[in-house]
Formats: sequence, structure tokens, C-alpha cells
Amino acid sequence: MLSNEQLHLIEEMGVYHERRGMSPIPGRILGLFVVSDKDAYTFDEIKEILKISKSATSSALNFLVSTDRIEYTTLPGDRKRYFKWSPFKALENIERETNNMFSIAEMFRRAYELKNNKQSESANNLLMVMDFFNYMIMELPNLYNKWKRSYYK
Amino acid sequence: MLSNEQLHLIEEMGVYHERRGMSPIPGRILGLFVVSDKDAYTFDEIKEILKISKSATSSALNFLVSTDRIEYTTLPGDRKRYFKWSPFKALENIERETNNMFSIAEMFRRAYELKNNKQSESANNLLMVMDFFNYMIMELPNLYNKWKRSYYK
DNA sequence: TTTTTAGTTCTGTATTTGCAGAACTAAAAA
DNA sequence: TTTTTAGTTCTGCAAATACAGAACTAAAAA
Repeated sequence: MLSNEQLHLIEEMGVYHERRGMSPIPGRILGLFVVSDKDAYTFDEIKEILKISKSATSSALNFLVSTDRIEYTTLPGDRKRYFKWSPFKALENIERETNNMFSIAEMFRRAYELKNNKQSESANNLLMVMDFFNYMIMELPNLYNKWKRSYYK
Repeated sequence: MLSNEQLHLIEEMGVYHERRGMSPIPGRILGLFVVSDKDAYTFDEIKEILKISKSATSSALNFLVSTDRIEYTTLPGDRKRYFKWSPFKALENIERETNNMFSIAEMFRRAYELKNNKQSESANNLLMVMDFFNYMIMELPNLYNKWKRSYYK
């Protein structure tokens, strides 16, 4: 079903996600979805392909669903869940990273307010970084929209 | 020296970095640099303020220096190192994140090449995400440059 | 009613991590 | 020459993590 090259690439993607703080199995599941030809997998298929336990499969899938990285559909008269990777959700998540910049920018703002000497080098450095973040927070949504327009035109 | 609010904010920034995969102490050291008024700290000062061991201080500082998050200067006739947060390095690191997008985009490209059916939904989904990443890799440097011009004008 | 299915939850464990504390080192100072 | 300084490296441990395997559950099928 999956070639050795594909399995190897899944591992690479797993490591990529691990390096950003995700645990191994969820990262590999994401890799599986990106690499494989099938666009939906059941619990048991994922478990078998990645050779992992039911408990690990269960918690990884629930984690990925709860963090909006994958989704599942069900079929009438079929209790299985069909998990799939949603590229739209993936892009939405990247866009949501802007909120993330927002949260660190907010911490920077508070740090600046707490500075005793607002003329210090340290305060000026912080002001510069704050300016950059505020700029990105303003401009990134425009960039995303520009891409959407170009993609869907 | 540092108020309770400042110490609390340092912890918050530490947690922020932890959530992105950094270990606790380096994250708090970064927080210290952002929050405090002083713009340079010695090994021992950091150790005392954060109440951590020499070994933890040593490995955290070396980690932060080696990943270009902080830097240090020395003074003639003084063996101490004076560590400081460089906002320029910080911004460079954010820019360097583009390379990071480049590495995942490259994995996507390989995944696409390995697909057996390039007409599948899965293949089309991947193409879309690849298009987005390639767009961002093209456009982000322009955005950074636009900020620089606006900031330094 | 019993069995199967599609999981979830619990229990235990091997591995990893994050750190402290102690021992060590190399250069400078006394 | 001995002591101090500014760290680094080593040793050991407590806590967290990531998982397997077993027990469990709730709904559907037989």
C-alpha cells in the first residue's frame, strides 16, 4: 500500500512536528494523511499502518481532532469514523497563528509598560520588536486574502 | 530589582516558549531579557534572579547562544560574559522561519511526487497547500523588507 | 440473549527530560 | 604558589512523557 519511501517521508514529517512540540504519534498520523493516496482512514487502518496500540491511536486521533488538525465523517449505518486531513483547516490553523503573534505582542506590551526606564536600550529594543509584530499582525491577513483571491480566481 | 508583576510576566513568557517546544529555563531567560530594564546580565545574575543551578544556567545560556537567540559581549580584563537579547537577531530568526516553511514545503513536494494517483482528492488537497506555502515563501521576504523600510525611514 | 464492533479508559512501565549538586578546569589574581 | 573566578562537565534523581496492553463500555449485529 505505502512504499518504503512514503513510510520514510511519514517519519520525516513526524520528526518535523516533534521538533515543534508535538508528540511522535500525532505527528506521524499527520504525515500519513499528507503522504498517502487515500483521503480517509479508519481508526484501525491508522493503527495497523503505523503499528501502534489502540490507546495511542485513540488519544492521538482525539488530540488531532480537538486541535482542528484533522476531522472525521461518519456514514449512515456505520459506526466507524473516517478521518481525513482537511487542507482548509490546515490553512485556517496557519492563519490562526496570527492570534498567536497577537498573544506574544500583548505580553511585549505589558513588559514595556512595566519598564521603569522607557528610554533604556532595553526599552527601545522592545519597542522595535513590538512595532514589527504589530506590523505583521496588520499585514498578514492581507497576504492570506491575496493568496485566496489568486487561488480561487 | 524586578517587581512581582515582572517576575510573573517572565513566567508567562516562559510558558509561551515551552508550548513551542523549548524547555523551561531557556524560555524564562528569554523572558527575563525582554521584561527587565537592564540590557545585559552575567551568568551569576541570571542564576540568582531565576534561582537556578549553575549547570542549568550554563546549558540554557549555551543553548540560547548557539541558536542565535541571545548573544554576549566581553570586556577587556574581565572574564565574565555579558549576555544580552538582540532584537535584530530575534527578527532575523523570525525571518529565518521562512526557511522552515521551505523545508516543510519541500517535504510536501516529495509527498506529491510519491502519490500514485495525482488526480485524487488527497493529491489536489496537497497541491493547494503547496501553492499556499510557495506563495508565502515568495511573499514573506517582501513583507519583511517593507517593514524595514517603513521602520528605518 | 450473546457476540461483535469501535472504540475509551485504566494500569504499568520504559524512556526521556530537566534539573540540582558536586566535582572538575583553565585562566587570572593574590 | 595558592586562591579565586567563571564557568563546564559529570552523576544521579524526580518528574513527566509516550506508549503498550488489558480491562472496560455502549451500541449494533447475530
